[in-house]
Amino acid sequence: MTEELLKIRHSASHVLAQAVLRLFPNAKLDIGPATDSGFYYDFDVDHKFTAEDLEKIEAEMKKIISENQRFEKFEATREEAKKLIENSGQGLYKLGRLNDIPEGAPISFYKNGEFTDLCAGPHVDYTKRIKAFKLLSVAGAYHRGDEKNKQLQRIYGTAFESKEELAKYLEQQEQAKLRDHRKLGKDMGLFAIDEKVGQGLILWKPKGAKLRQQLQDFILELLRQQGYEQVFTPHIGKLGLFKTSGHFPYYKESQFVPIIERDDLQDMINCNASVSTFEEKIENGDAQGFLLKPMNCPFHVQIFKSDPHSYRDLPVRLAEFGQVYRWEQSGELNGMTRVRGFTQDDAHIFCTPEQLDAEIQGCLDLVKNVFVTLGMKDYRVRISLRDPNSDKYVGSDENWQKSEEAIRKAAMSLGVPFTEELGEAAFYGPKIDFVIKDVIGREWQLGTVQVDYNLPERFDLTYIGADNKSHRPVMIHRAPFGSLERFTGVLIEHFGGNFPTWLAPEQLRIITLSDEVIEFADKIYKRLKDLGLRITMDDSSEKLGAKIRRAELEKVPHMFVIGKKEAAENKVSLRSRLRKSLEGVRDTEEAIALILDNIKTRDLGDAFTS
RNA sequence: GCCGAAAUAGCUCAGUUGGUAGAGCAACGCAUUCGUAAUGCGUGGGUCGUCGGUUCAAGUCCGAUUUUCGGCUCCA
Repeated sequence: MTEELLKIRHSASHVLAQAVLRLFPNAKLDIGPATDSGFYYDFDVDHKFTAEDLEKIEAEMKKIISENQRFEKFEATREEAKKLIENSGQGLYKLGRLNDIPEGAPISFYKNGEFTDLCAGPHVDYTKRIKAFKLLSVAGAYHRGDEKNKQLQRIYGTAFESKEELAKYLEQQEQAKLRDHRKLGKDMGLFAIDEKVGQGLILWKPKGAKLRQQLQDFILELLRQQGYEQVFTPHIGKLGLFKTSGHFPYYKESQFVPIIERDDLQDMINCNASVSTFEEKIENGDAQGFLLKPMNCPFHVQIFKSDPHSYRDLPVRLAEFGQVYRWEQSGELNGMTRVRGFTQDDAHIFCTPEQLDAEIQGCLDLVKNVFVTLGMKDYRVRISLRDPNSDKYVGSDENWQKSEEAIRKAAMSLGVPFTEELGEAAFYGPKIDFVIKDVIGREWQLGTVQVDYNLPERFDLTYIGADNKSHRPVMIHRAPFGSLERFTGVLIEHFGGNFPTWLAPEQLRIITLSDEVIEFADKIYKRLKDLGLRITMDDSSEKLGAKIRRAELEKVPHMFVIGKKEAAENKVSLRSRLRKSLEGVRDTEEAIALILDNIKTRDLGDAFTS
């Protein structure tokens, strides 16, 4: 974003606040910054802003802009500032904001027309510089982002340097909606979410299942190459298992309520136990029960523990497409990208401390391989470290330092820029995450690699070293996709539904021109079926144009069009929406070979290679 | 969970101040056998998300509830 655009957006937020004050003089202002995509301002008003209010506010803003007021900056001492804010009647939030300014730092205000706001700037010089803006929506937002505080009304808007750019942005937003995985997932019959089944629970329909199976097979192939072994574990485990791992009761808020054994449940009902007694008994082990698993690690740990291990066995790499369940807040659920039941392409590596660096490296190679194969370039890498001032983390300082160092070293070797974020680590260890944006600009964490010294400790994992003594292994948690649900959601948007042939639910459609060629077409259909291709045949009596249109709308990557001419010469007319260079009337076998090659090479198509 | 908006046919949507639900596409049937993004005609399809209330009468008004959407908070 240019400096000028930043100024325009920030100034627009001031004008927004000014307009709101003109229309709602009792409004209390909190804060109004520029953002990556626009600006907002938070208000505390009794009146609930409606869509019509936004129009009125927008009109008032236009008036202020046409008044061409000058933005003037002035500095004040802390005392003067305090007095100024109090006199303006805006002390409720602004005095707190004033206190945020560190001692010794300059305190400045910006004034335009009748409006003055505590602000570090910068701003445009005159309101007329705000040439193109639009108010977009109103939403609730907690003061200082803390849900314990009052929820204010936030008005979102956006602004650009020119009307053309604004129009272009709004058009892009409209276009983006067409790629939304929730829309495409429905239109293309990939998945469904059903009110009766439950929120945040994905039903993979046959076409989506085909896509998912291809992704799983792809991952399995990579895992075999890297020396992983596949395991399967149950969806529930005893509460004690998760107590040992530390996940229960500390994260009970984000888990489904435990399944309590019938007898214990009956006992508690018999003695009229209150909810708190109930919870207490579950937590201290007086009541037995099971937890719907929120993660797979404890199960893999127990698999590791079921055999004695020598240093010669390590690393042990256990992989599973493990379905986990988490109690996400209802307001957070979102299509396939934020759900309550999801499948991690999970694996846990148990290795010696000496092997750690190489193993992390191996995990990152895997993630990179996945991203390159799918043509995903627009991601960012984040390393998540511990917040040194928080006590939510487990494990010794020494181990944390070791693992943070290992993670940082691995991230540096990636050769792509990364950010370090304090306080983002898992409670048991630091991680490297791969983060990608969806069509409307929201970020989602996909692949993750996490180092863990804690679980081996808690489960007392050991291996026998070359010195014939017991040693503690290190664990790595890793998931290159993160979850198949989220990844698929992001992937639908990434490809806009135009999947490469190897992933497409339907890879090829045979389209006949008349009934006379059905026999010939059917032979090809059977041949392709035998080759394992996912194909259908459209021998309906519609016109060719209509059949092609339908295949295009259904985003089938390739079509074999067969008419009398082709049938007579054992040819097909190949039409490809993925790769134009494949098109043409070709010998049947040649066309088939081209399709098979397109699958084998996992061709991303013209859109990704032009 | 919180703030706001929404829910009408498989899909996209219309439905006047309350008077007994409509279009396009899709589906199905018949005719058509066609050369690279829409052949024509016909037919069926809705407890208006759910429950309750007001009313002679509710898709329309009121309440509750479920779900979805945009944010906020959260995301081991």
